[in-house]
Parts: sequence; structure tokens; C-alpha cells
Amino acid sequence: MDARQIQQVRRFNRLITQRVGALDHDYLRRGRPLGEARLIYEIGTGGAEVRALRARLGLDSGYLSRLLRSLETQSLIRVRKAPDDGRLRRVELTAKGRAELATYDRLSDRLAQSMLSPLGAAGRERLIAAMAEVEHLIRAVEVRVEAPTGADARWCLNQYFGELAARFETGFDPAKSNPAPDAEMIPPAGVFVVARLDGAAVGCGALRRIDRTTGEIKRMWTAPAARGCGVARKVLQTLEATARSWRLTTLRLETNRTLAEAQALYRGEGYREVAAFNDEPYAHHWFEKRM
Amino acid sequence: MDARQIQQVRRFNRLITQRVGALDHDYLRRGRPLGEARLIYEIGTGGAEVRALRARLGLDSGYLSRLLRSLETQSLIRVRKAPDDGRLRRVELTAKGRAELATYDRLSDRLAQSMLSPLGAAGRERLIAAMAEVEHLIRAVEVRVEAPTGADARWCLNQYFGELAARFETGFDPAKSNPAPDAEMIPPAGVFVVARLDGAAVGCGALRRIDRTTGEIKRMWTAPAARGCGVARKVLQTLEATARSWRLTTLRLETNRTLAEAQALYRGEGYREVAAFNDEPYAHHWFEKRM
DNA sequence: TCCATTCCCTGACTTTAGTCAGAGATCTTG
DNA sequence: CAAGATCTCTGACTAAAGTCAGGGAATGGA
Repeated sequence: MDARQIQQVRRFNRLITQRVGALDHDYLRRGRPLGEARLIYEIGTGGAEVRALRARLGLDSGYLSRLLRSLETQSLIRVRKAPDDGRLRRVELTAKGRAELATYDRLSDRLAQSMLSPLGAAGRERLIAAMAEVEHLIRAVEVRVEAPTGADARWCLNQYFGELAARFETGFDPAKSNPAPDAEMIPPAGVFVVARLDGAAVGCGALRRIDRTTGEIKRMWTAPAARGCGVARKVLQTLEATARSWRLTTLRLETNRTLAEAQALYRGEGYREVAAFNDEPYAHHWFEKRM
Repeated sequence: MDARQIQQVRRFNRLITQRVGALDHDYLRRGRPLGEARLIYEIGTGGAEVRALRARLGLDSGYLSRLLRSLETQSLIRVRKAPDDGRLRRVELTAKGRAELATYDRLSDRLAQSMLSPLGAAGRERLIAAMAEVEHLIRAVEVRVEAPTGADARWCLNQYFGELAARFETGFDPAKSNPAPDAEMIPPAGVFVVARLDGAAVGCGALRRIDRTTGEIKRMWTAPAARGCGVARKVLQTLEATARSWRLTTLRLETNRTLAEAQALYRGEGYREVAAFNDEPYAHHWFEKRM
């Protein structure tokens, strides 16, 4: 990561907060406190539950309650008990509230148009292509420890095995491979992590303890649609952080020769190829990293 | 400008304000009110005058004064009379203030790093290339009416004539071309506009009244470094807005065959080629647009 | 020299934003 | 059904952000 790259990213960040951040502050508020405006936006046409709003906007319960009361007296929203749970409250926009939301929509459109309009047809295509690229590359990947038995974890593992079967020259039969039962991916024997993009699972990975100082990386997988934006690297970094906290000094992993991207990732992150340390039948390359 | 493009731009804007806007709010503040933090950032190592700060940050005079007083009691800044004008005050960071600024710098770096670090070498290059592209295409071009006799206007016009001389197959001698004296580019006879990027002049254009309903576009020029990001289009749109406010219904212009980009711009903005309406010796194409 | 203007400051506000400690309903679990 | 947990609301705060109306010093032009 050289200084030129960092400078470019910083210049970009500065420009964008000025150009686009203006939206939040001037466009979106429209004479209304920003908090209320954001709230209307977050409630949306479909309505929402108060607790969900609190979580999404990260607001204090009392504060949110007061904001809702204010919108209610402006008759922009209607608050009712949730049908299934009497403690929860459901918020919905009134017709007036929906009109307000539509205005925000138009203003967002106008900002977008003001960015496109000075450009010619070719420039516009270049702009949206570049934006899509930036978007793809900086999407916030969240990596969290989860149980390997969870629904999303299972889904990732199934995808993973499916992909191995498709890509290995010999196909892939889990029964013939060295086993890694769930118990070995649950603390304290190991961990399993799931990577998410906007809430949807897009990758996974596991760390398994071998002995007091050695761990093994397993089950590294990224959904095809999310490749190239750092999901696997982030999963690996998360597993390594866990390994460090466990005071492991050596990490090992093995991989098949058809998984070229994986090998590039491992080498890039400081893994060096070593002699085979196990008899995994589907492995062609064995790697190790000293922490 | 189709809906898909607008959607992409809006998605991008939303994502970016979340990812990057976090900077302003969490990174930059560091236990200090955001207003003070921004102020330190804006003063910078070079110092600044109070009036300039007020203009740049758009703050109320009383509010800014109080912020400055607060930073002064924290001994982060020093305020003195400006040497040349006793009414103005000059603000400078103390050593402690500069240390604080350096911290913000490091935090900005860290944010940039956090965007780059999950990517591999190739991904990083792609990200900064895409960011540079977006940056180039959405830079805020400001177009303002200025006197054609101003220093920047003169500079633009010289560049313009220089470029004509270099590009026309026959060279260019202003004396042989139809004249457009300064007086005809000053209201009410006409207007002259200068386009600026970050304050620096990067283009110009003029509108001249022919009769009660007809105007003529002249002196359209964009600095080579700023081409492709909509400077000329914005200049043209500004001149057209003026023409409309003057109730002109027809706009004319002529151009040389070597200026292909210009012709593409005119056609794209709704100008149609017409028969020669004057005897400009350097012109090959004559255009007209009904408003 | 006088007078309008510019610039910065002070005092006296208001509005937003956000926090914290309960209270009162409602649900879940043993 | 009792006990504990969850959810929303109210009251009582504080801090930050921003506005408005002058006032005094310095300047520039008539």
C-alpha cells in the first residue's frame, strides 16, 4: 500500500464528502431537523418497527421516541401496536409522510442528475462504470464469528463443497477428505466465521486448533458474485486475529492446485509453501505462516 | 440520462456517505465537538484569516468567534491582527494545534488504509484508478460571469487563441477573423463566463447579442487538463440560461473543422448545422439552436 | 475630516442532538 | 401464575450548533 494510493483515496474521500455529503445536510433536511428527515427516509413506504429503526439508526430509545412523537404531531406518521407482539410498535407513513418521502426521492434524483448532466453520453457511461467499480471494491464486508451449524453457515459450506466438486479435476467427495466436524469449529477447539455484504452471507472460513501453538485454516470460500472485493482476505485476517489472541504462532493450510486465486491470496498474505504436513488426498499445496 | 444511470449514481452516493461520511463524524471528532475539529482542519498548517474561514465553512460570525475563543483557551490556536489590514484577524495553529492536525492526518490515512487493506495489489490499483476516474468526472465545475478584461479571462482567451493557431491547418491570426471586442461581451451587449475548478480558471465562453431574438456563442474553450469532465457543456448551459433570461429564441455559432470535440458537443446539446450565416474566414461549420 | 462600510466580537437567545434513569405495559419461561 | 426480560415512553438533564442584534475598532472614499 504505497503513499500515492493513500493520497488518491484521501483526495477522493475529501471530494466526495463535499459533493455528496452536501446531500445529507442540505438536500435531505429541507427545513426539517436532519434526525427527523433521516427517520422518514428510514421508515420508508413499507413502514417499520420502532426497535428496528432504533437498531438501524443507532439511536437512544428515548430520543427516538421523541422524534416519533414530533413526526406524529406533524401527522407524517402513524404509530400502532405490532399485531403479533403487543410490546412492539409499528410505524407507518401517512399519505402526507409518503409525499414527503417522495420529495426526498426527487431531490436525490436531482443530485444524481446534476452529476450526470454536465457529461456527454460517453462520459456518463464512464462515470457509472467507475462508480460501480468503486462500489464493488469498497463494499463494507462484515466478518463475524458464527456457529457452523447456523443456516447461513450451512449454506456457505454447501456452496463450498459444491464448488470443490465442480472445480477439482477428480470431483470432490467429503467422505474421502480429511474430516472437520462442527465441534472442531466451535470455541475453544476452533472458530467459524461468516462474511456478509449488506446482511447476506457471501463467504466463510474456519480456524482449527492443532496443538498449543499451531492452528489450521479451513473452509475458505467466497461467493462468486462477491469475488475481487476482498472478502476472502478479510476472512483470513479475522481468523489470523483470532489465532493471535489464542497465542498460536504457526498457521497451516492446504489447497488444491485448481484453486489459483486462493494460492495467490495465501502467498500475498505471507504464507510460504512447505512440505506436505498431512495426507489430505485432495491437496496439492501445503502452506504455513509464522505469526 | 436513463434511469439505470441515475440508480447507479444514487446507490453510489448512499454507500459513500455511509462509508466515508463516517470519517467526518467518528474519525475527525475525537472527543472534540465536530465544529472545532473542522475548524482546526480548515486552518491548516499555513493559518488563515477569520473572514476566509467564515466563508469557507459558511459559519455565522458570532458562532465562529466563539469557536475560535474556545480553541484559543485550549491553546490550539493563536489569533493576531492581520499585518496589512487592522480589521482582519489572522489565525494560526500553535505547536499543540499542529500536533492535533497531524493526528487528524493519521486518522484520514487510517481510513484510506482500511479501504485498501482488504484488497490485493491488483484490486488496489483498480480501486484507485476508478476513484481517480470518478473524481475527474464529478469535479465541481463552477461557471461564473466575469469581465472579459479580468486577469483569468485574459489568460483563457490567450490560451484559446494559442490553441486555434496550433490546431487550424491555416494557423490563426485574430486580425483576419471577425472581431469580438470586449465591449460586446459585457452586459447588456453580451456576457463572458469563466469556468473554474478548485478556483483555477479552466475554461471560458461568451454570448453576444445579435438582435432582439438572436444571440451568438463565441470563445468556447477548455484547458486540456480539464477536458472530458463537462467543463464546456456547463459553460454552454450557463450561456444558454442567460440567453433564455434575455428572451433570445435563436442561438448561433460557427466552428472550424479541426475542432471535432466542439462539434460533437454542439450536436449533443441540440444545435443543428445550417448554412453559413456570416463570412468568418476560419469557419467551416455553422450551427443554430432554437430555444 | 467625516461617514459609511467592513470586520470581529459579545450577549442573549433557540433549536437539535443526545444521555440517563426509571415507569408501565406486554411477553416468555420455568 | 410468578419472575424476569423486553419494549416503548416520560421526565429531567447536558452539550453542541446555530441565530440575531448590536457595538467598537479599523479602513476607505468623499
